[in-house]
Formats: sequence, structure tokens, C-alpha cells
Amino acid sequence: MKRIDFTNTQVASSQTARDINRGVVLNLIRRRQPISRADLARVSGLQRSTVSLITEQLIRERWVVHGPIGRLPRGRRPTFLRLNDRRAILVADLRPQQTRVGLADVNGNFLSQETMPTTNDPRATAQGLAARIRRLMEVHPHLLFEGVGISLPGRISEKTQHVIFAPNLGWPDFDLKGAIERATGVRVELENAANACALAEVWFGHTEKIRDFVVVTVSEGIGTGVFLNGQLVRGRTGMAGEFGHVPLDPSGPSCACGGKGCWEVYGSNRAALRYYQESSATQQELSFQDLLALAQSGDALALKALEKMFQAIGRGMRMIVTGLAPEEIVVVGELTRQWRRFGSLIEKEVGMGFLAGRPPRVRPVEGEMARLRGTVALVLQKHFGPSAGAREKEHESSLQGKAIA
Amino acid sequence: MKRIDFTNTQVASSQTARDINRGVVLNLIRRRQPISRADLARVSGLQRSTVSLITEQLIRERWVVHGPIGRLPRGRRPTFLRLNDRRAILVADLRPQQTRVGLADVNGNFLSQETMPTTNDPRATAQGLAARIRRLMEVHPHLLFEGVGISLPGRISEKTQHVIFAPNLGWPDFDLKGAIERATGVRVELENAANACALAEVWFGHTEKIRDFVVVTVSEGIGTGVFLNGQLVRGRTGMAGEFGHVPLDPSGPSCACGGKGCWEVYGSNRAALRYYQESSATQQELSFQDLLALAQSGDALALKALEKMFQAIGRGMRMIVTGLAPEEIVVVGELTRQWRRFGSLIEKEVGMGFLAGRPPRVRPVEGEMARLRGTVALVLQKHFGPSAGAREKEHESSLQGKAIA
DNA sequence: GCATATAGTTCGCGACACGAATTTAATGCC
DNA sequence: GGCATTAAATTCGTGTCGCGAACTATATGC
Repeated sequence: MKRIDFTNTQVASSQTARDINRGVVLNLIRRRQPISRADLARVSGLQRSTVSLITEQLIRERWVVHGPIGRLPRGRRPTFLRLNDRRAILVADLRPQQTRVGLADVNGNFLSQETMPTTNDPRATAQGLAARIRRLMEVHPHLLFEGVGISLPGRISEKTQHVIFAPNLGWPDFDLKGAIERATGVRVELENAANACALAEVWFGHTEKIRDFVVVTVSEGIGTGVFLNGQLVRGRTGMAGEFGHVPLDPSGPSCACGGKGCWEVYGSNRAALRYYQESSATQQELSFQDLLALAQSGDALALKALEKMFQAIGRGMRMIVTGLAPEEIVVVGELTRQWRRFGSLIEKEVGMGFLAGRPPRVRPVEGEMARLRGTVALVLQKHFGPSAGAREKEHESSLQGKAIA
Repeated sequence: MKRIDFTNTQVASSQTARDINRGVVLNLIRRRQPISRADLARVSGLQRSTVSLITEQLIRERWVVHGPIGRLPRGRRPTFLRLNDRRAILVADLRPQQTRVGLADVNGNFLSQETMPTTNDPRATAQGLAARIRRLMEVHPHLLFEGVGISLPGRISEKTQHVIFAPNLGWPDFDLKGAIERATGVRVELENAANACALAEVWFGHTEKIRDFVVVTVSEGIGTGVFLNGQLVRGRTGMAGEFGHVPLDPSGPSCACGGKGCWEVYGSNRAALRYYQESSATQQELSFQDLLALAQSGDALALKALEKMFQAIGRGMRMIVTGLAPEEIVVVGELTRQWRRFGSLIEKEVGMGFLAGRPPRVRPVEGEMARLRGTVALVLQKHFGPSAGAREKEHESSLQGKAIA
């Protein structure tokens, strides 16, 4: 009587084709809105008839709405389609000092934003966050809330979905997802901040077709979001991307992780502050913002500290370039404000250790929005991504799955 | 009149479902042969009727043949199916000193094997290789040759398919693929040796379901085959996986790549020989084989040299573990013969720098066959992989593609 | 008013997977 | 030996899907 569920392999049915094409059309609308059915057919390669059926379905599902009527030199006028911006996503970005809470539409545009303090107590922070989320939902009763997306400087277990390894927050193992879900009744998606930035690039960046890139987030530490073969790399346990804790020099200063000479010991905001304080011999507490301001005003020691920081960032990037050969490296963080002055230093360092061909582009990103935008993508990919069609259908008409014998 | 081919997005048709399911069934037959249609239906989740149609197609395509008749306590006997082992793949593994040429069936079993010298002249090596391939084809006129797979210690440009960056061979930019194809008339696939080992693991290894692992090949240098999210990582230019040239210590000895203190300077066969010669102060030329033999016979200095080598390998693996969090690391090379003695050293080193959770398994592989088996997979994946069905169909009845307006 | 051009819909067709019914082929009990 | 039972494999009717041609709707301009 050894009956096991053998249905482990992913087989395709007719529905599969529809799911795939639904995803293609939905994403084309997202990218090129407003766009007519005829153009969708041209761009996708699908037949106009097929596009009509799919868009009809998407409109039924409330993801797409009719937009304005277009104008052409001749012929019937096209009715443009666009995403339904009454679908909203609640987002939050946890950082050691403060948490940013926001409300965004499906296009990644923010309807509102606010900040709240982050505390060492995960339970209290979760409660405060849940309260603000509930309030946002009450204030906007006309919106359809798709979910909550949260980015944070830490790692989320693939299995339990708990927050694990968040040294910069100082949190222990904690079920943030469960806490917020229970308190708000909305589905929550968690993601590491660097990974969220990578998602933001893919979903809302101009670079549509890049399949291999790495995001490097520089703040208190250094985080990396690794995106290869068109997919985010999470690794077995969701721990992938901790290049910040790879040693550049085994005899270097100690790191909070327990290691020595880690990349982030040399290239983080904290490292720049350390460089500055070592050289100026002042005892006063500075923030990285202050350091940037000093550099802006021409302070030689501040400039020198930033120079060392940027060089170290480039040095660490070499291992990513050598090992993964990405097409592009995207830098996120406050330091990008000094990109004009020091960006070339990074490129020089990256180019130095390069083995063959052309080194990748290194590009800064305005940092404030990337993390939040990424969490929007995090929530949306459940609906827009592959095999999302099946989920929608289930949700819509609650078809039961096949019983397992 | 700006007409561009807009059909950039991958859309699905009815055929797509068949392609996917054909791949599922074909791979199930490969994995579980001999297997009956009924079992295929059970394991795949497809209907028996569907399985019959697909297997009929596969038999028409000559990929599958009828095997023996099974026995059951009751009921009609199943006719087992298995892969057609008259389909053969020509394989070659280029190494700095010698090249191994072989003939394998679709199951990765070798029908014959021979070796030939590798020279510094790529043109001469290609000619010699092509001659042996032609001879193998003449000797086996009853076989259907699917293609030639070649693994080598170097990188292949994604664009031109030329061999680029092969410092250990001492070759310049060279069109090996084109040379062999012109000389033999058979389609050639090139791949880096470490990547080939990774493919061998996925196709012929026991570990069917591991989606994230890294192969580390240790010989003259150190190569890595990075396999993440169920896919080989090649990077933008096919250069991904050169972790062997990431510095462990920026003040270390010079490397052939131009850098300093690269991983392979500490962890390769050459490094172990250097350790030994430094300690014993002998001037005689030793091979790594000799060193292993010395260690086997209990030579203290040889043991010490290997110990340092294994520790260095583990130290370099830490960056892979930290950055990519694979589920498993597979080690390939002659050094695996001393795994019992020193394997634990690697595991200890890997475990030391580990941030959270459990470190990955580190596992040795008998090295000789891995590279060659990988090239078999390299050729097969064109026929067995996704969207292979379309290619077969084209090949079979030469349907023309749609004309682009 | 009619040719022309373009957007969007309708409809018949073929490919496909599904699932029930049927056929085929074995075993074992009476 | 006859017949119920069991299981493999095939056949056939049904629904879904994309394709492509035909058709409808709606605009411009001579």
C-alpha cells in the first residue's frame, strides 16, 4: 500500500500556455502602458485574437483597466490599456535607526510615506509597524490591498520565513511575517534589503534585458543582491549574498560577524568614519551624513577617508566580477552622492583585477527609493510572475486542487 | 516604414506544453529506465493516454526504444522503455599535457577511450583531435552521432564561441569549435571543465534535486563551476566561475593571472608542490602524482604540504559559502584520493567562517570521469532540455520558421 | 460617398491534455 | 477449462488554447 504523491515533476497543460502568455501580456502592459491591444499583439508576437481574450481576462481580474482613447492618422482609434492603480501595496523598509512605511500603487509610485523609529525589540517594532499599516488601510478604503512587502538588513529563512541573522538590527530569530500578518490580516513578504534593490532594478529600472547583475548596498555594512540568469540568487537557506563578510585581508581588523578583514570592515559607511577619526584624531561622534557634508565643503581629511572607502568597495567588487562576471554592478547608498568625485576610483579598482574581455559597468542608484520599490516588486511578482495565472484562477473561483490518492 | 522584429518576448503555444512534457517524459525515462508507460504516468502526473502519445513520438524520434517485458503478480505485463543506446556522443577533455578522447552513449557510459598529447599549438591539437573523432565515427558506422562535446581549462566566449582566456593551455583566442566542426561535419559544444563537471553532477549524479551547488576542480589551477537556481551560471561573457583568481591575501605570492595571492596560488596542485619543495629543499622535479604517492607512503613533508593545500582550499571555499550559500560543494581532482585523511580539514575551514545555519556539505568526486561525462550532458541538453521538442521537429520535417516582415 | 487604413471581435481549425471507456494480457480461484 | 480480477496500454469524446482568416467598427481624405 505504499502510495506516495509522485507528482513531483512539473508538467504542462493547456492552461500552462495561457499562464505564460498572461504573464507576458500583463508585464508588457506594465512596461509600456498605456498600450493598445493591437500594439500588444505586435510586440508580443501573439495573435490579436489571443491578446483580446487575455486582456479580457486581466480586466476581469481587475489588474488592468481601460485607459484613454488614442489618435491615429487613419483608422479606428485604439483603446489604451493600463494597470489598475487602485491596486495598492503596503511597503516598509526596516533600517537600524528608523523604519520607512509607505503606500504604493502597482507602478511603484508612492501615494504616501512616513517614518517611525526602529527599536531593538522586534516585537515592539512589529506592533508599531502593524498599527501604521492598519491605519493606512483605514485611510484608503477604496484601494485593493495586495499585500505587505518588507525589506530589512538581514536574512530570511527559506523554510520558516523567520528573520535570521540580522546583526545590524540586533534582532534574534523572529517571526516578523507571522506577527504582521496576524495583526493586519494581509499577506506579508519579507526580503533582504539588497535583494529588494535587485528586484527594484529588474521591475522598475530601465535595464530591462540584463540577466546578470549584482546590487551592492553600502550603509552600516555592505550587502549584495545577486541576480544571475534572470533570477535572484537566494541560496539554500536564503543566506546568499553575504559577500560583505568575505575577508579581503585575513590580517585585517575584526568584524562584527566574528571574522577578520571582511569587505565591509573596509568599505562601509562605518569604515569611512573610522578612517576619518583615525586621521583627524577628534573624539566627536560623526554620522556618515556629516562626513559627506564635510567632503562636500572640501575637508581634506574627509575626502581622504571617502577615497579609501571607495577604493575598498572597488577592491571587494573584484571578487564578484572575477567569480560571477555580471554585466553590471549597481551601487546603492548615501555614498552615491559623491559618485562624481569618486566613482572612477571604483571603476579603476574593478578594472585592475580583470582577467579577459571588458569589465562590467558600475552604476550608482539614488538610494532612498530602491529598497521600498523593491518590496513593491516583491509583492507583485506573486501575481505577475510565471504560473501566477493559476493562482489568480484559484483565488477567483476557488477551484479545488486534485485530491492526492 | 520602421518595421522591426518585435517578437522578442517568449510566448507559449499549444506546442509549448508538448515540448515541456516531452522533456519531462524523456528525462524520466533517462533517470528511471527501464520504466513502463504506466509508471511514467504515475511518476509524472500525466495521463496514461498522454504518456502513450509522447512516448510514441520519442520512439519515432529514435531517442527511446522498447526494452524487455516486465513481470507483475497480476495483470497485463508492462513493456519497459529505455533510451536508445545507439545514439552516441563523441567527447574530449583537453588538459595541458594530454587530451582524453572518448565515445559515450546517451547514458554516459563509455564505449571507448584513448588519449593523445595536447600541444601549445591549438591548430595542431585541433587537427589531431578531429582525426581521432573521424576515426571513431568510421569504426562505429552503426551509431547515430549526436555531436561532439569538449571540456577544457579555459573560457569560451558567449558571443563568438571562441576559446578565450586559457592560460593553463597557453592558447591564444582560437576557434576550436569551428575547426572541429569543419573537419568532422558534426556539431561541437565547448565548455569550461569545471562547468562540465557541474553538468555531469546534475545529469549523472545521485543528487537529482539540488538546485544550488558549486563544483571546485583542483589541478594545475582551481576552477569553479557555479550552479544556482537549477542553472549553470556563465555570466555575461562566459567568464563566471573564476573564483580561483580571487585573492585570499593581497600580499601573497604572484599568480599567473597577474594578481597576487589568488586562491589557486595557495590551493592548487602546483601550490602543494611548492610547499613541498620549499620545505624539503630538494631541487628535483616532482609531479603531483608523486607527491600523493609520497604522502601515501607516510612522508611527513609531503603530508604537511597536502595539509596546507587542503586548508587553503577550505579557506577559499569560505568566500563561496558566504557569498552564494550553496547546498553542496563538490571537489574534483587528483587530491580526492587523499580525502579520507584531509577532507575534514576542508570542512573545518568552511565551518569556521560560517555566519548562520548549517554549512554546506563538501563532497569529493572521483575525478577522471566527471569532465568527460559532463561533455556528454553538454551535448544532450540541447535535445533533452526545455524547448528541445521544437528543435527535433524542425530537424525531423524541416518546418520553416515564420518570415519576418 | 467611397477607397483606404487600422483596431478589435468572431469563428473555424488543429494541437494538446484530460479522463472515461475499451482492449489487451496476464494471474488465480473454482 | 472457465471466469473473475488486475493492471497495462490504447481509443475516443471533451474542453482549452493559440492561430489565422474573415468580419465589424471607426477613423481619414480625396
